[in-house]
Amino acid sequence: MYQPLHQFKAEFFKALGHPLRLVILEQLVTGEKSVTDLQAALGVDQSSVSQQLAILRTRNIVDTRKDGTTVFYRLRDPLIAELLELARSIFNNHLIDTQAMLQQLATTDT
Amino acid sequence: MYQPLHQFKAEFFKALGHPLRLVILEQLVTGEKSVTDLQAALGVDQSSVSQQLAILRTRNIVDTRKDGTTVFYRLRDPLIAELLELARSIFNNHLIDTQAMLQQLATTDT
DNA sequence: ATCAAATATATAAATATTCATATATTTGAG
DNA sequence: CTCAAATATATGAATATTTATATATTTGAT
Repeated sequence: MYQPLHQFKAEFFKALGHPLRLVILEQLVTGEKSVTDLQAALGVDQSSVSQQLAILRTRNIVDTRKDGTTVFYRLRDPLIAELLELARSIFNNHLIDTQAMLQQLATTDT
Repeated sequence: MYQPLHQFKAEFFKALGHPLRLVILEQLVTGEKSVTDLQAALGVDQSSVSQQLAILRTRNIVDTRKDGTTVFYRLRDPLIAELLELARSIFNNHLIDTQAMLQQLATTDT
């Protein structure tokens, strides 16, 4: 239906298009983390974290390393951190301009 | 349910997560285009283009300029072009590693 | 005022995603 | 071999997105 490459790129962005997955990736920007680490840091249950990690794995956005019974996740490519940082710049520049959004930003960290 | 900022960022990436919307954005990287321009360049019907443009507008990813009866669309922020370019680098680096994908790339342009 | 061109919106069926809950799997310790 | 810890997967109902088709709206020309 569409060119496979565009389909593929779309899948990549779709994988980033989820709040919990974004938070997970932000955690991974600072280095590899186990599922338990993420679960604790984000305050969500194990199953939800694993579910979203599975999606990031499928899309080749994260990589895993297994040590005993714990699995460590990391960004597959440091450029993904850059991408997230660039996205942050875009938000800061232009995209957030409704009053409601500004208000949210005033009380929330980036 | 989630922090509004993360929700907002997710919406941004979700908006990029669609093949036709990506192709539209790639067109806009080279400068502003009317709906008719896009329609012709992409070979899709008017309604589909407008529908997808509406989504990009809603998410503040594109901006419009009206001249008579034609509407010109452009990227809202040049950083969006950078983001797409960075995404391309990521694909070229790592993300495309299945045999099927390499095969597709060999016969398709980026 | 009417018409045609350009663009936008409405609708709804098909499809995909989300999210909570339950259950499996894998691994090392004892 | 059994158990518990850590992680993954299955399931399905609720919700959201996609996509095709039809219809509106807006604008400038005549």
